[in-house]
Amino acid sequence: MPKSITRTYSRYSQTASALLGGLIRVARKKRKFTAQEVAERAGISRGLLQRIENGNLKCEIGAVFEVAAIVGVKLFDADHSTLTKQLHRTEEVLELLPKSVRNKSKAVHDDF
Amino acid sequence: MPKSITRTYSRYSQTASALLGGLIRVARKKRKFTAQEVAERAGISRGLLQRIENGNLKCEIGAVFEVAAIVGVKLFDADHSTLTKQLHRTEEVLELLPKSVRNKSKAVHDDF
DNA sequence: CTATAATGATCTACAAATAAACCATAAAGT
DNA sequence: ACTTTATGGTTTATTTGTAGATCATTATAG
Repeated sequence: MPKSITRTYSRYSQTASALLGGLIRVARKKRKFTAQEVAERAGISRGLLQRIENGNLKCEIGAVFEVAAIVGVKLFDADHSTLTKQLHRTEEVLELLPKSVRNKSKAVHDDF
Repeated sequence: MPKSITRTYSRYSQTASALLGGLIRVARKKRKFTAQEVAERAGISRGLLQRIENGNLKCEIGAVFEVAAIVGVKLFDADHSTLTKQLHRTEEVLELLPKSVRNKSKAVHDDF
């Protein structure tokens, strides 16, 4: 059962989300799309689009990414084929790493 | 009332989310954190962390960003001060753009 | 100035995501 | 080999985000 949490977010997350939302709003206006149009194309409500553009952290990441794609904001500064390549590389690295992390006693701060 | 939607996501969003999740998992293992530890630090359940690392699009963007910050995955390839600068620039641009978009008749495909 | 339309905000009902508990499997360390 | 622990997948209860509607405000175009 989900206990009633007032989730706390770091400033880093807040700023990152505000930036993403801002970039989306700028891109939408540059392309002269109304909020209504983009919301319909993304299959979401106008209210949700507003919250996304305002950097609200309590939104589905899928909705945010869809909107970004629609208005032309690139995630990871990359197009789809580049994303795919990076994904494959990440999966390769994951293969080389241990499947599970044995953490005897305390946490090891291994910043490489 | 939210009608029962089977939301559809573009391949771009799916790949981007899978990549972000993968980067998070790689970073977590490189730092030798167990899923349990990261989940606790982020204030989320282990199950949610699993879905995030699997690239599930139906997660709060706030939770995803928090986890990324904890394991050291940089959003927009930038630290906090850089994010802040970019955010300010974006807000400046927003000031110069029209407050509302008048879209007579049909959509204008203005890809600059 | 006037009219039209976009934006922003609020509210409610409901569908959906989450926390927590479980279990089974796999993998790491001894 | 054995033991222990991390992981992955379930299931259930409950919180919470979302759609949709409405209203007020703002701003654009004529």
